[in-house]
Amino acid sequence: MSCLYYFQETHLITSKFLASSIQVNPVIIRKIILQLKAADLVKISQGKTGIKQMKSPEEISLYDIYLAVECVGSGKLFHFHNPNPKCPVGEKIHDALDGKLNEIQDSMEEKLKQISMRDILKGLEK
Amino acid sequence: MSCLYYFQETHLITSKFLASSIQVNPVIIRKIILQLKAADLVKISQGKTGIKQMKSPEEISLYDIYLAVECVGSGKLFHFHNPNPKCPVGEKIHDALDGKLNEIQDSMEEKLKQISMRDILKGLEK
DNA sequence: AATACTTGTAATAATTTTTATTACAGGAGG
DNA sequence: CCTCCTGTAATAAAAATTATTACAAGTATT
Repeated sequence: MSCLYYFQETHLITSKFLASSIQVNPVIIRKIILQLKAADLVKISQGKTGIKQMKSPEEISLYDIYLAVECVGSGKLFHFHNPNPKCPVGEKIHDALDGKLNEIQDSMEEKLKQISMRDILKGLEK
Repeated sequence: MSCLYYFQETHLITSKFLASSIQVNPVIIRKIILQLKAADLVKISQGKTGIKQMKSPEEISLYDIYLAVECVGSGKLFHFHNPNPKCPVGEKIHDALDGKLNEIQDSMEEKLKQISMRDILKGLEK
């Protein structure tokens, strides 16, 4: 996302271009770009057209990106084995923990909401 | 950890016992127990002696356990590829992001500190 | 319209991480 | 003394992640 803003005036931004900045395979980039597109964070079409951001840096928070790319699989920051339901602890541990774990995740996500792309871009400029 | 408190009066708690509750291999349990021991959260010795907790539930927070077991590898909640240092964005993206990511991690860890084993055990009792 | 380039996507392979399994020496309790 | 359990290593199996190859289809450029 930083590249999309940083290079928007100067380069044609393709998956290959991003791949070389991030040092990862272009196909991986394309898959992520598709997720960002589904969240209306980027605009993209086939052909020699380039990947472009959709919103101003002030309008995008890290939370938006985090949600878009599902960086925590299944939406849960914490996950653990299915314990033995025949064990009195195993049977109830989810009831006892899940609420707390959600609170913890929430507090992290709140912080994500407070940081915008603009904040990140500032760090790139100086 | 919940099992250690829950079964402390009624069972000899071994790695095998915990393994059957959690449904995971006993050797995995032993490795984690070693980490908890290094953090002085549990007491353990060889032989038919059982694994015991070291502190009262009020004295242990989820943060203590989280730190002990290094549930986030390398201590960082977020981690990403090493970007291309020849790219102006790749070169500076860590400077621009790491501070923010640490803030996010901190806010999560603060919440972990606020939840004690006692809070979890309450959820198991009812 | 032809060309050149890129995306979207699948299929497959390679790599890395995680978890499981086996084995056994050594300590502790009965 | 015997039995059971831990600590630990070594190895295997499984799962998750990332890389690679390939190609049809779409788009800008000439």
